[in-house]
Amino acid sequence: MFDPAQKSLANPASPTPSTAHNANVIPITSHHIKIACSNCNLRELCMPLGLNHDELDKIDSVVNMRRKVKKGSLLFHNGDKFTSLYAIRIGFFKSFVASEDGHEQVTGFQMAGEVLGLDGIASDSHTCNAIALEDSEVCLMPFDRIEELSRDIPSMQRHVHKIMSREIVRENGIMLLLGSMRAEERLAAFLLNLVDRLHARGFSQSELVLRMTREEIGSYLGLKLETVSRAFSKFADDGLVEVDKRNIRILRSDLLREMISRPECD
Amino acid sequence: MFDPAQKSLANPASPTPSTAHNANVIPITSHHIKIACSNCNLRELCMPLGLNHDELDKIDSVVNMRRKVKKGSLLFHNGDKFTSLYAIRIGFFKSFVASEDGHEQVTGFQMAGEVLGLDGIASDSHTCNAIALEDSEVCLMPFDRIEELSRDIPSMQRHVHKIMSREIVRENGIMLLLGSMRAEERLAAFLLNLVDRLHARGFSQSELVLRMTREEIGSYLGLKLETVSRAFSKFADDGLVEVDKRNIRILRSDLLREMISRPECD
DNA sequence: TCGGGGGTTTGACGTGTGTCAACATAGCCG
DNA sequence: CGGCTATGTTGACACACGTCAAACCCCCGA
Repeated sequence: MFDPAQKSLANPASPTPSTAHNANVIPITSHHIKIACSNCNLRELCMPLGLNHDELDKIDSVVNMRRKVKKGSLLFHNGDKFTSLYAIRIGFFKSFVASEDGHEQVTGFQMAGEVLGLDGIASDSHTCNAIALEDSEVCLMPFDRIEELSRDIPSMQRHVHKIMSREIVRENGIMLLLGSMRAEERLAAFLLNLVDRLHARGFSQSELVLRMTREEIGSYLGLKLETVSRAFSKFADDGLVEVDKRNIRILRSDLLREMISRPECD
Repeated sequence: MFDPAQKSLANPASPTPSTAHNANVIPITSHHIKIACSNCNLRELCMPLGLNHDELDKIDSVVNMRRKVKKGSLLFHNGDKFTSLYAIRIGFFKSFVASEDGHEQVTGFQMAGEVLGLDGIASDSHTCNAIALEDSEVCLMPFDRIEELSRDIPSMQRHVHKIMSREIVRENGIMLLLGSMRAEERLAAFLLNLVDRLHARGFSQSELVLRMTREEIGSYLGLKLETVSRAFSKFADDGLVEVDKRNIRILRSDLLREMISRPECD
């Protein structure tokens, strides 16, 4: 179930608000400041390296649209026709699936430089939902253009394959977490993963601001929000982290790392 | 009592060694009976449809090797260099990841017509393990050849993308299962999924032979083997299935289906 | 300024599943 | 044949986590 208030952000007029497909879409035209992959500072996270000038121009031509997504509104949801992948330029998303009974399972949190929408390729329509956790902006990459380009530029092709494979590997890791770790181990793994990814984007190695609620963390980790909250408190008591609402400072990443590699000493 | 619908899909088993990497690799040469994708009865599961004669010939040229994998031996494991995808021709596999402390998490069970090895693309080496649960045979598809062909044949390209996306969607479903379902719901989902896939391959809609142990099922479902065993017994008591060791007959698939769509009636 | 609601924390208690152990069965091999 | 090992079943009990409830904080809008 969605919070109706969140839905209305996406499309205030509609009673059954689906994603605001055409609102906030910004065509990239020449009279804008040139914003393109070739001079985007996320390029090395998002696009293949080692391209020549000609190839860079081609890639710029793929990313022909931007879209702003306000905090709380959907980028796409289950059932939407699949046409594009989305590269996050600014902001933070969660993606989730919903079971028939209404339960929501968060399947991932995505930040700048990461790609959303891979689930849609399989059946030409999306099977999960993506919602912005803060005001965000994504680059639209029409998938047929990506495929065209992949046929022309082998390194681009390989890159697309790697992005998809990386997602498969990531999910393997989550399965391991959900299948075998205990609550505190899960949270430790979660925090370390998050701070690593933020660090790769130039943020602190030890401080982070959570963009999601305890409930969303719990959904991702297969725990209830109270359990997440208790685990945070435990970490704080043990001096592993400082917790001030959503501001987290990691004090002993070594000990956190230890708890996920050796769940049960024997 | 049971008339096992599923005869072993392979030769009778014999006790097994470990990885036999170069043994049992069969080059496909002209003096063999012609065995190729174009006349493989798994083609519609495994390869794109609607190809013309020319394209079919090209695809046949990709699959240039076969490999027999004896029950209990590894097809690849964590750290192996990635060179090929593997299409299962005959047999049954489990794939799993291992955490640093030695815990094994089964990430999937694969049967004829399914593809193994997608995890290796991300980093050019495998991050999980695949082991045959019965005597099996796979087609080797060198990945650089697949990429070449994808550049030539758009429908092939799309097909490869769909296979990878399908795996992502599958894993999303497992995350939902691991994150929110209870033991019996998980087992119900597991059995229905298995029997569906077998049915798509021409087997019974209601009978199946499990190729894996209770422990392996448990690992996949995030449960202990005792819990799996109890859930089977419960299903049998309730008349939902007949259980005779690894022979399973589903009596009330309607009720099984109900329990996964409405975990908690309210 | 007050009031309300979403998010968070904490406590008390219940329960689903894990743990440990005993036993059964089947297959294999000396 | 007997003994071994791998696998599966079942019971008793423990405990990690879920559930329910109360209270707090902070933001925001009337």
